[in-house]
Amino acid sequence: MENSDLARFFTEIADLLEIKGADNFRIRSYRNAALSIEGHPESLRGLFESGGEKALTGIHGIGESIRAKVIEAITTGSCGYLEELKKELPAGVLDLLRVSGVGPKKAGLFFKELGIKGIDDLEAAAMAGLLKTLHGMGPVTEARILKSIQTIRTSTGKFKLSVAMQYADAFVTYLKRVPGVERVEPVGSLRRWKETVGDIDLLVISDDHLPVTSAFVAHPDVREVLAKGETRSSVILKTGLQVDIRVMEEKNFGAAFIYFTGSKAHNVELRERARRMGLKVNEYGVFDSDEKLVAGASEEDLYRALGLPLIIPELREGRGEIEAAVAGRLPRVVETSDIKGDLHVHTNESDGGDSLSEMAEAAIKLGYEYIAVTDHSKAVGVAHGLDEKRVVAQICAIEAYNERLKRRGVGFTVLKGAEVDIRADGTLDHPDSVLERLDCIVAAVHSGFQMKRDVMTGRIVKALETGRVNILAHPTGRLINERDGYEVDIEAVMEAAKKTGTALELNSYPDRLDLNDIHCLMAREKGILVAISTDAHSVSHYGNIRFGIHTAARGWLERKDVLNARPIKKLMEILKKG
DNA sequence: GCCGTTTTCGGCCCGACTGTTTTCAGTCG
Repeated sequence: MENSDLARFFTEIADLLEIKGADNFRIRSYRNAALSIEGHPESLRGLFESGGEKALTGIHGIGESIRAKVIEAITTGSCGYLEELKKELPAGVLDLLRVSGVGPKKAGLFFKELGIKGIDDLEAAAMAGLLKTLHGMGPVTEARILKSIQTIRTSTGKFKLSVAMQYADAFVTYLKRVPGVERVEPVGSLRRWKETVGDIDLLVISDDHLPVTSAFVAHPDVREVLAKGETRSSVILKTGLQVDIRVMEEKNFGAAFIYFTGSKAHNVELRERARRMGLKVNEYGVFDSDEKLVAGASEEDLYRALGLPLIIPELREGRGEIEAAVAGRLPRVVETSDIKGDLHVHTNESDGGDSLSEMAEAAIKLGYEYIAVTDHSKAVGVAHGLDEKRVVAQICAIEAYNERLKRRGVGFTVLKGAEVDIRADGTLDHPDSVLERLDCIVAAVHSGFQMKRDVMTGRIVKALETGRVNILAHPTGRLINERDGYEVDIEAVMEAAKKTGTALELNSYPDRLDLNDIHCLMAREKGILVAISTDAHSVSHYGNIRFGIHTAARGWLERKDVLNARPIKKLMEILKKG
């Protein structure tokens, strides 16, 4: 029962209440609670187990009633109130909300009038022409629902950030060529660097919306036009990805930029704050009680009008950033220029594509001070992992290479490292005699993903307790949109990392981003160093560091929290573990 | 159901688009 599970509980309660037609403010409370819990940096289960009910007070959006339900869910694994609601409305009714154009009101109507209990029922009813007989429904809506069901059946769901960015870039270029367009900016979760995005949002600045809208819906990749209005249009591409544009004028740019960047939770908090100050915020600007425009041209203006400093997009998730801004406690998050090197790099000795010198030269060009060459160990056979003999040979090659750099007068160091496999029993895949000769030991799980949670946790903790490991790589093993991470008690792993002076990796590979943003928040709270690494398998992968850096920013990490933001001397001290 | 620079009670974020309506409810972001 982790935070994400609890959040899902309350979202389900809110959805069910909405279908039932309950009080809107009560529904909102459950949604707020879900948002608050999902973004909470500490595990509520962990808090409760160590500090009891008292440890759960003071969390925004969680009052007496919801706190009781949280505790019930933590201790029993279920929630009586949710079960009661589910008795009234079958679980499949919730699925109806996934159909675009179907909200709680229609879902409730369909269930009540036609006994529709799921998407299959809905499809059958639409095909039979039953939906259009209901009040407020017509043939257009019925056809649209059928189409949405098709979309759901064929869609792949959320897109990885790196993939969505490519589509977004193409649209930005396309729209910039439309006459009258002054600028085009990706907004939404893309601008916040969320690891997956459901759709692409673009803000277009132009005084004339007509040519923009016409060009947009006429794009050759468009499969379907969902909406086409004066300021907002929406399409679905042949790939299944949805793209929304908002056309605004320059004078509203700042307000629109903030509004469409979101997140929704952040916007709601901004508007609530404005209300308390006697102001109103919408996508056009900040207005006083006489409806007079107070600010709106730039993001800085708008935040300033609300008595706040600029909050960067990565922090706009409704995770306490506004409170922090008021208190002057906003983090100065880690930036590209802070990164001094890369501590997880492969060469063609294992499964990389480029040689030691090629990887090093490319890193020098990036302005780095160091890289750690961390090829796989022998257990990872598919990756042509190195045995002891080959590691020793590589150590010699690196020493010789460093000598050559020194003679050339280049201030750059290749660290002798390894990505050592953590075997099923928690032992490391290189003998101590080899490990002793390495500067940077990165350890990782590469097999046995199906282990039970406590076994996996014990396996990793045992590896860390050898005292040999400098960095635990891709700590959860997840691959975005492909496989969940292995079952592991990440808090216990973090405690072990803290105790043994081990850093945790934020693997920047766009398929991994592991640690994720929430885990970064947890690491920050616990005072554990994070290594933002690329796991580069060729020189072209170094660029992926940006995904890691922005994910770290989403996790509020500052320069001081990042191991490879340390210059070489300081880094070596830490790697030697005191 | 939550919360407090307007409040322990009485409020609770804002606007665009669509389809089915004769003035607006529902959905979406």
